[in-house]
Amino acid sequence: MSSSRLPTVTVSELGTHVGEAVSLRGWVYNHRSSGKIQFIILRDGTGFVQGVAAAGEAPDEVLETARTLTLETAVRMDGKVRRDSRAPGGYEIAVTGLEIVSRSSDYPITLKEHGVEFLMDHRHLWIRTPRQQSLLRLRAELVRALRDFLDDRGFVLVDSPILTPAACEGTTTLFQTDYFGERAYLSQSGQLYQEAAALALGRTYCFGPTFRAEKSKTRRHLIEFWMLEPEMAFVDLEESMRLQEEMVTYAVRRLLERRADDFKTLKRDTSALERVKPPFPRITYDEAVELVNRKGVPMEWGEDFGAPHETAISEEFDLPVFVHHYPSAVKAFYMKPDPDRPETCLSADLLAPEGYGEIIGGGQRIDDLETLEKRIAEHDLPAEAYRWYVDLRRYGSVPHSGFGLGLERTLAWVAKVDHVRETIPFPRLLHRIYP
RNA sequence: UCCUGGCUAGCUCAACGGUAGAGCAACCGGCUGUUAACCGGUGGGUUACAGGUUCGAAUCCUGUGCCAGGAGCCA
Repeated sequence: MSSSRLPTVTVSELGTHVGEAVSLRGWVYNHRSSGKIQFIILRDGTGFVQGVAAAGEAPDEVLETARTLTLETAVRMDGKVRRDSRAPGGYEIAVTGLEIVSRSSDYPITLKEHGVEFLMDHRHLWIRTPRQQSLLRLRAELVRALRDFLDDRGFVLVDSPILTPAACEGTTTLFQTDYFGERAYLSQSGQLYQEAAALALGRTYCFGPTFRAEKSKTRRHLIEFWMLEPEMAFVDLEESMRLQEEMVTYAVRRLLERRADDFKTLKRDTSALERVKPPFPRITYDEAVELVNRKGVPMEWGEDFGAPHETAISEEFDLPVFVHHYPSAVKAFYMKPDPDRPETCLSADLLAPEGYGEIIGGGQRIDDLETLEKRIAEHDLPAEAYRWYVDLRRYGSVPHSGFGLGLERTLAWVAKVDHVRETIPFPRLLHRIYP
């Protein structure tokens, strides 16, 4: 890639090169011809820019080469940068040189509309479109913001294993694999290991993929999804909730500040996001049950919320809302019972606005040895596999809390996309593992 | 696993018991400011698959497969 002697720049840098001759590298997003004038929309990953090749202006060999362009042909395009209000993006290139790096023919994804199945079968190409690029950039920035928030507050990244010897929570279905003749499972949560980490380092977190072999098939479900799981020693439920609302607020701010263009591409009205700031509304499970019954989505005390209940609750607020003090029976075995009301536990879920469902689940953990052993027995969990976990209550146990944030659901809410499959590069869905 | 809807050209769809079509894409031609450009032309089909009803089935019936979004479960 050294045929041009002009400085190579990216589309995102064009604003600082107005009037200069530059060289761009990228792919043809679209090509239009009006006979003696041709327009080449080039994309390079940082943005889109229009190249113009007009008869009498551009060299004849450029006009010849441009005539043969097809969608997604890779090119090097040289030319002078100029401002032009007619051009998408505000700048255009008066093309003086055009070199084919590699031709593309019969590119499947045209500029017309496509169906879900077709796009999912071509996910490896779908991610080249502006909307999908924006979502991937937002995802990357969201991860960076969440990690910066925790790193800045003394949290240590401690990676939990992905291959595990036993169910973490013992409830959901796990993917089983062979570990040199032993049974092993793909992790459904890194939390238990974070509890060990937090008792070593104080405040820790893990961030990685988790796997649920459930036959869930809705716009909120992925088989493989990414979860951020902080865990904190000497921290109770209340303090954990405060950290959660600060973290979510920080992340939303960062996206608004740094990725405004992507929200524009997605046509996301950001006014709802501007309002996000602590404190988030909090209601108890008891209040939530009363609320949904009043709203005509009936349920009994003691049941867990279904998706319609979560939507009914979140509709009442224009911020994410905490629902806390769930009945112990609907939560994981390690949730600490409320000393004042032992049939409920010190747990809290954060429900996103606009019907996106639960984006955080968390709580204070059982720190008492006898209670934990009793719970493990009640849940018919294999005691041997949890021996190390129980050990944590044997050697210097302290009150501790943590939570798990689902990255894709959080992004689906922030970006306001209607299905989590667009918030992860290559989604693993029920009966879909290609590409 | 269950419920509901769908499957017709490369893509998005129409035709709803009587000769399978359109737009886009591809190919050929035209156009000096296009914005998913536009205009003219050409090629393109085992109507998901297997049976059945009928003089005649893309269309009606049965079964199978696949896709979608919802339930349950969850982040």
